[in-house]
Amino acid sequence: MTITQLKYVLAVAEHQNFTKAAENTFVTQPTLSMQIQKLEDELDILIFDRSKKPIELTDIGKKIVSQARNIVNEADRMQDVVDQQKGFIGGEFKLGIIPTIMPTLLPMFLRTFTKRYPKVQLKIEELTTDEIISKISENHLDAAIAATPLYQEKIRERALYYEPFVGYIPKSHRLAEKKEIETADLDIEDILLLEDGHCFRDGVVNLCKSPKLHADQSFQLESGSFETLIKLSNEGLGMTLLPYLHTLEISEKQKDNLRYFAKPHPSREVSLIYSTSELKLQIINALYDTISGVVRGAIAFQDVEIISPTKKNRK
Amino acid sequence: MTITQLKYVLAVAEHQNFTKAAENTFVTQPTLSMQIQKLEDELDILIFDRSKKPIELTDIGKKIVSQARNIVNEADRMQDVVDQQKGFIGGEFKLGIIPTIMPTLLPMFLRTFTKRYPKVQLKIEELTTDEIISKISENHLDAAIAATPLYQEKIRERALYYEPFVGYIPKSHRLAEKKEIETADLDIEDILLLEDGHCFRDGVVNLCKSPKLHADQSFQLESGSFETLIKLSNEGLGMTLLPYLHTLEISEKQKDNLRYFAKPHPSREVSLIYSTSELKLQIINALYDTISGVVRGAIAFQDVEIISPTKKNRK
DNA sequence: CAAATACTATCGATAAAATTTATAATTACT
DNA sequence: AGTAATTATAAATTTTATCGATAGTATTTG
Repeated sequence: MTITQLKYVLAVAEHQNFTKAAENTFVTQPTLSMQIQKLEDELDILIFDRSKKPIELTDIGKKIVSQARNIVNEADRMQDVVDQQKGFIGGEFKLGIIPTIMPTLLPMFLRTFTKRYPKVQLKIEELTTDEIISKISENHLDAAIAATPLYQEKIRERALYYEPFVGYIPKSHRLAEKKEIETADLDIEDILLLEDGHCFRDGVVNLCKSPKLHADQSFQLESGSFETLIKLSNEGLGMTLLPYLHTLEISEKQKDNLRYFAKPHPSREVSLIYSTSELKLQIINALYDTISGVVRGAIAFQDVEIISPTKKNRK
Repeated sequence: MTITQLKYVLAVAEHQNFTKAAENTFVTQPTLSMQIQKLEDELDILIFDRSKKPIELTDIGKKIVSQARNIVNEADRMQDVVDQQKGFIGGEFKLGIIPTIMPTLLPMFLRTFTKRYPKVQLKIEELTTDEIISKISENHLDAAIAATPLYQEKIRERALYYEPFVGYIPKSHRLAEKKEIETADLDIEDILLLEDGHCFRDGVVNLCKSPKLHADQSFQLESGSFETLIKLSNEGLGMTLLPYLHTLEISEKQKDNLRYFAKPHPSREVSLIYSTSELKLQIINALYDTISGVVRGAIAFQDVEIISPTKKNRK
């Protein structure tokens, strides 16, 4: 059994086709046929059911493929071990970002980062916090950006910035006349929230230390995007809360509706998180430096109070 | 990079000597030299510092070896995947056993097991419960026998038997006249215990629901073996508690000093434990069947009350 | 201090293997 | 039936792994 054979198996399993797999692995099709046959002989099992079209994995073949993926993944990480030692900044890097951070933060640092570290191939994925936690643990993700703290033993967090919550309060709202708002002003009943599961929503719910918290059925209007919330709010359906960076992008007219909190500003902590195994630490450092540098210009709040995401139902 | 090269690296790292490593891997020494050089060239690093005698790993070499071990371990497990599918019962099997179970249980099932499953190469190690938990998680152990429950999410437990605690009470002791003893009779102050860290000790401490529990300094006489405890007890230093299976092996004269508990018999649960990944399930089943079959004849108590090991300081 | 010892690297030869090109066999599709 | 698509086989070629012999280099020993 060789690592090469295992890679061939993975390629054929992926493409369900020897010819296409051969093209992707840059060898000829007979090479795949023979090497996979050799592996099948050695293990004395059939990995593929060649009678089916397209080709299929046998039952044992599925397990073989799963284990092959483990082996090949571990083998691929050898290069990362070496890169880390050499301080080489390059290679593929998989970054996860939660939905409420992705659209505002990504445009702020992506161009700068790719220019500064051209040898790093960033693969960015929008994921929920739970997906991020499990993917980091299983080494399917090199790092992620999420609201913290997460209280995960095997995940390190490095705070990038503290992003205040800002009230978006339409003219018709009872708080519209106030210049500054306070947490005590908030009534969970008339705040529009993201749909259940977003950690931003969890943060807001934590913010309103209302005893009505458990009356979940009262949240009738929930949306997946802040744009929708703003529109609903304009329709007089209530106020909403936005993350500070998002307020930089709304129209001038809408900015009139923004109301900041009195100090200390309630905020969410946004961090770069990664596995304690700390492979690719160089790239993590590079990302951290780039993002915190870019954000430092955009966010200049002091005196923040951190609202933690809850442990359950976060996105 | 090939799996073979990684195995060579591991061999040289282990023996700190190319020549001996070559003998162990059944190739000639030049083969090792060349293949390891090839790997070093490919990764463009030095794994070994050949100027030191005996040969040493470089800093990066240590990390390479660690990663190589990961890869080779995963590769070795491929055969297990196949064996499991085929229902083949054989191959190497690493079993851990805690010290208070090892000497009595091992002789009871080892002969039967090796006769029934001659193709299984059992490698048995005496380990503390904590060592067992970490080694099972890291796949350095295929299964283990320990006192349960352990409350470990990633470890499965299958109860083998319930082993009652039996009092060993010398003539001079205040309880010597009783035919049956009860937990209420116990005074932690005059019970001889194993040294701190044994989970059997923890079980006994749990048994005596005494408020004096925290006065740890009162346990002055502690030993690592039940034989010593019995001797100390005979010297009039107090009573002690033994696991039932151990009482089958003491002399007739000493058996006079045994006092059983009234029902329900306080007992420890002894289980076969293994990772949830469940590779080598065939062998685990075989072990379970053999041990529970052998023990069924030896232990025939009903009406047991299970005393759990504590989570801290267990062995 | 020189000889012996222990160990690793290098060289050339050889055996083993992986890969390629060419082609046959099989299956699916029209 | 004929064509297209796909996998298997065969023979040739290139590449790689291993070995035996030996050179080089410390380390130890008499």
